[in-house]
Amino acid sequence: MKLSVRGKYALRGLTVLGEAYGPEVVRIQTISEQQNIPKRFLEQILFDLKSAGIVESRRGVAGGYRLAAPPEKIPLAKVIRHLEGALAPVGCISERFYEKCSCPDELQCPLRSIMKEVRDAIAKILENTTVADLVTRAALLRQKPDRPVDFVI
Amino acid sequence: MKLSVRGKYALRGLTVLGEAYGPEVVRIQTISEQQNIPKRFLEQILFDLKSAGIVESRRGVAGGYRLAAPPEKIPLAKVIRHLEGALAPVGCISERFYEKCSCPDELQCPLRSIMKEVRDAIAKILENTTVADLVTRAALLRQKPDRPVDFVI
DNA sequence: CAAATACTTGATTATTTAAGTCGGGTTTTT
DNA sequence: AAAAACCCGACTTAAATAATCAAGTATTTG
Repeated sequence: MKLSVRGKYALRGLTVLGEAYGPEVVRIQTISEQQNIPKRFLEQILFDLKSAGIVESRRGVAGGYRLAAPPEKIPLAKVIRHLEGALAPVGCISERFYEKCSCPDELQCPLRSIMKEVRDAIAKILENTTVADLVTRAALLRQKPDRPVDFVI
Repeated sequence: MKLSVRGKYALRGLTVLGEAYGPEVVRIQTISEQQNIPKRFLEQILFDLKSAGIVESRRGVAGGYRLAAPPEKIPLAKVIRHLEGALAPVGCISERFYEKCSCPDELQCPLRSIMKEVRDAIAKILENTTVADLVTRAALLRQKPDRPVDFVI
């Protein structure tokens, strides 16, 4: 599961929408500026998320986007699956995005068996983490940022 | 961490070498036939693994490849990192393959924080699984194959 | 009602990555 | 000396990524 730039933009956009969750709508431009995302590209991404039923929109001069459900009802796995496809590192273990492998016998493939464990570990986290968690974590980090990696003496 | 076809070929090849581990060497052609991998492509991959010190080779008419260390000393993480780069789903949390992100402040990015958890879960499995485990698991599966996914009534 | 604003939709493009392929070179054995 | 097998770099083709562009449609407000 490698997250593309597109996927990162989507999740960062959803975090902004999660923070502003309510009846009101947020403009693409606002998100774009706040998160440093090319506006035209974000436009495309949000429209895509709308087709997945993750966000909804209002057109016209007071238009914008908002979450289609409360933030705690939107697991990251749902977003990522829609945008990137399988969570699994190899297609031959994905249930939703299965792809045949070239190996002699899938049912006896030891690699497949290991990768299934990896898939399950990834899914466990991403199914249980929601946009609400992104919002919470953002608030925490605002008070107590992650320390940089290179603090080595 | 999406595993490319190249990466899958590598791990499947290493499984064969793991099963044959000993002083003797295995020909590319043998692996290629046994695992249904394009020979020319496998050649390239094994040569690459050699440069990483994971396998060693013997040239000439009785030539071939063998593991450069006992199978239980070769963690899958090492192989995958060499071939595919970061295990992490996003570059901004990788220690070995760090890449800057476009977000306003990495130290306050909630997405980064979640993805670090995913990375750790993946790494935990792949650091602790070795070529020897692939061999063991292959033997097990030979007696008791994974049942197919579509056994639904 | 008109103009401005903001989402809608499809098309286009440039760059990069993936998956192989090709050709010839070098080493070792028989 | 000839055959087998690894060595090594360059090349090719197809697909995916990361955008950008150009109009079009809906909605609000002066």
